[in-house]
Amino acid sequence: MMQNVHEVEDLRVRRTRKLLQEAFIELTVEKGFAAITVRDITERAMVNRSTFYRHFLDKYDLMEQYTNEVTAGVWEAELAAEKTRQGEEDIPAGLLSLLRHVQAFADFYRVMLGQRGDPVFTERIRLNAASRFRALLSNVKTDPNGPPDEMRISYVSCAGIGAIMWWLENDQPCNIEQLARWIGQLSKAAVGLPLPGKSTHN
Amino acid sequence: MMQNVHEVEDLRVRRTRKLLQEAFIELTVEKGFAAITVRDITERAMVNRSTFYRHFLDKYDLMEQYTNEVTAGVWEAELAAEKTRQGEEDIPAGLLSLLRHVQAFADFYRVMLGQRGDPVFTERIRLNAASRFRALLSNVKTDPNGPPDEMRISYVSCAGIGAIMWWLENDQPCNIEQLARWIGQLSKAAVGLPLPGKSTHN
Amino acid sequence: MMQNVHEVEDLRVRRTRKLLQEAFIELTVEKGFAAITVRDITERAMVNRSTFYRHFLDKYDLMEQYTNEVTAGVWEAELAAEKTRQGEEDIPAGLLSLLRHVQAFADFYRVMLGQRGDPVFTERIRLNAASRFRALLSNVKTDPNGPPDEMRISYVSCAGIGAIMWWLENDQPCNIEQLARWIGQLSKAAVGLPLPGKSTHN
Amino acid sequence: MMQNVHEVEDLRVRRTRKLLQEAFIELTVEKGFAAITVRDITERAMVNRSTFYRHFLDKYDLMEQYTNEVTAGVWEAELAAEKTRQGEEDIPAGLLSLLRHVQAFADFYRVMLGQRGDPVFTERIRLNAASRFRALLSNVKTDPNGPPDEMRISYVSCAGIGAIMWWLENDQPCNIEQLARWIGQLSKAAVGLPLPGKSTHN
DNA sequence: ACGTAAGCGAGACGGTACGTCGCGTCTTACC
DNA sequence: GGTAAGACGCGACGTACCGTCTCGCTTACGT
Repeated sequence: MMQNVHEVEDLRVRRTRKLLQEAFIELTVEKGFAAITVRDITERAMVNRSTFYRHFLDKYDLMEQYTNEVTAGVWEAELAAEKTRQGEEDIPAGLLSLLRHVQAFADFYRVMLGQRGDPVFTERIRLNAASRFRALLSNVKTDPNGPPDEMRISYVSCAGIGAIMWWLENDQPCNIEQLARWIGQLSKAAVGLPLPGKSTHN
Repeated sequence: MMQNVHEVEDLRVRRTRKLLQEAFIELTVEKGFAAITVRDITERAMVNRSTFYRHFLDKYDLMEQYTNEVTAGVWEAELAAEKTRQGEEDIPAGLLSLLRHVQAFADFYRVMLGQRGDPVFTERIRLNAASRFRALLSNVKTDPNGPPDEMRISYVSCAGIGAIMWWLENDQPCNIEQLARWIGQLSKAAVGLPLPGKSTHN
Repeated sequence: MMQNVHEVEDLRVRRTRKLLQEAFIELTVEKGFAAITVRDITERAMVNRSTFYRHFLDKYDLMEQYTNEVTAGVWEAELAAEKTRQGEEDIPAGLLSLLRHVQAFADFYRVMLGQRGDPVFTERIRLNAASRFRALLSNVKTDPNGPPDEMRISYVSCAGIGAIMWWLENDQPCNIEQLARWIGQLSKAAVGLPLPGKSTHN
Repeated sequence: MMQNVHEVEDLRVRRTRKLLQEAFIELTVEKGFAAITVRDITERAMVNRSTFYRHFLDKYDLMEQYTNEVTAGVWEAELAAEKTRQGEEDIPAGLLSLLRHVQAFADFYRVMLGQRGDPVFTERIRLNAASRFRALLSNVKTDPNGPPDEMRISYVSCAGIGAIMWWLENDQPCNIEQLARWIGQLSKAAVGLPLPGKSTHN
């Protein structure tokens, strides 16, 4: 027979991990990351506490594994998008994929990026954004008398998170395309690119 | 008889608070904010643990009181600076005061704004910066088709923190005047001001 | 002037001690001896806590000093009574003085001899009673085959306290003369005395 | 398969409770009940302090549970004794069982009934004794002009404790049969029974 | 279809930190 | 000199989480 791919995990394992992750998300949104305990999570998931430790080292590990899983999804989506969605002008390609992902987990990101979140998580997102900008900058010659490239990268990647936070905390007051366009617009000067084509030549 | 000003706090109290705060700073730099315990602080400060609770509710309270004290100092310095230091072109006035302060507590800020810091602290700094930018923006008419002012504010204030983080984590690779000038430069487009060197000669 | 007898204590001292003792009594009756704290006492007495320690080592010391003072009063009363009140038949002389004293501080004794009291206090009373019985027994030749005198003493002195406890916990259901007569009656056999005059010659 | 009786508690639990109780007994004898702390007990028992609280609320609860367990043993022994040991004249049946038990835990009782013990414990023992005497008295018509039955009960039960205290504090100067006989002898008058040796030949 | 190895529930346990409470000592002003 | 005010060191308290562990049960998987 041998129909399963052999690496598919035990059904019970998958079920337990899913319950724990869902409980984790719910509780994070409700109480903030710092405030939740392993016991909270397992009670919400209706799973024995000792079972938690069979799957995760602690809540930080759960958080990390969870974000790894979901960000893995982003990369795939992004690759797919890069081929099809070439035509959009003015909208940074990768940024849109990221925003789509943030939108899908808006509550979670809103909490995790804010005061009740975790700086490790925020840093993780920021570094992700930074590496995108770094790739961008490698193709551009910036003013040697201006700020160093790495400073520009740090500046812009933090700024992007600030914009996303604004968007999340104000109940998504515009669609993600608009948000992406605005972020791109504000960032172009910083990364040393000419502002979008139009009239304004400043 | 003209007793002592009497509003000067008990000498012992001042001594104890100082010892605790210093121990707190040291330990935060060494281990990160999340990792330190009240016991750590009191042992380092050579103060009894119960004495800690006579002055602070918990380590968060200590952190807050401490930052309140030091930021109070910033405002004073700023007011003083505003009168004397009028002439500097290209350098945002308040920003320089802030940076001077950050430089004075560089280790502490480096940790507290980073992964081993506390999101509440970071947010606090960010809101401080945001209010400065908001004041700035109130005098400027931004493009109504561009991003809303509040988004610009969130963007720019986060960006500033990003720049400061870059500066702190790379061992202060330039002096604060330079840093302030660069931050100003990168931010002008975002807040809707004309970039330097063109029409406006300020 | 020097009008005071020189051994009369400072008025403030007497006042403070009185306030503390009264607060102590009240609180003992209300909450039980074990449950009260020095702070309780000083708050009730409206005296500073550090002042307490200038007069007493701790609440046990206060209790002891207090009981010393009041029992000193009993001995005097007893001596006075022994001369005048010779005529009462059937009623042990000293017992009546003791009961009068207990009656005067009934609430305090009720608590201190009971579950919320202190075994040291109870023992103190018991030893007092025991010494009375020992004096009585020294005049009597008890059955050498019966229990040793010291056992009789321990037996009877505890018994007396039991009787007093019954009387205190049942709201003094008889006057103290009656109580004294009954205690004497129940105890005579134990201490080896013939039962009161009447018919029974056992 | 006939699993284990399943109502037998976890082996570890039984072991921990036993260790704690033994440490408690030892320390009570050494330092007195009031002076011992939970930490003392757990250190002596070589058990973590938090484990203590999984089994007992505090040292009072431990004391109570312990006495419950041992007194439960007394009742069984008593029931067994009542059938076999009918023939003893002059020796109150239940009293002997009680004394046997006291003898088995002599050190503990010596401390707990004395000044370093606890009034709650003493009261507990006293009430136990009182209920025995009450049962006895219900079969006897006492002199209506004498003390009320409840006073007799309180008197005699306290007295019994006094006798036991004498016996414990004087290193058990006689065997328990003798002690029981003497207590019975001293108490008969009080509970209104004819003294031995006269008419009734029990 | 079933036997078996795994996952799981239940929960005891040792640890560590928490924040509170009470103690007894002390210093400094006030009166 | 007695008192008020209150900081301080000390140490016990009871609670909350943590991460580890053992022991049976049950359940999904592989043959």
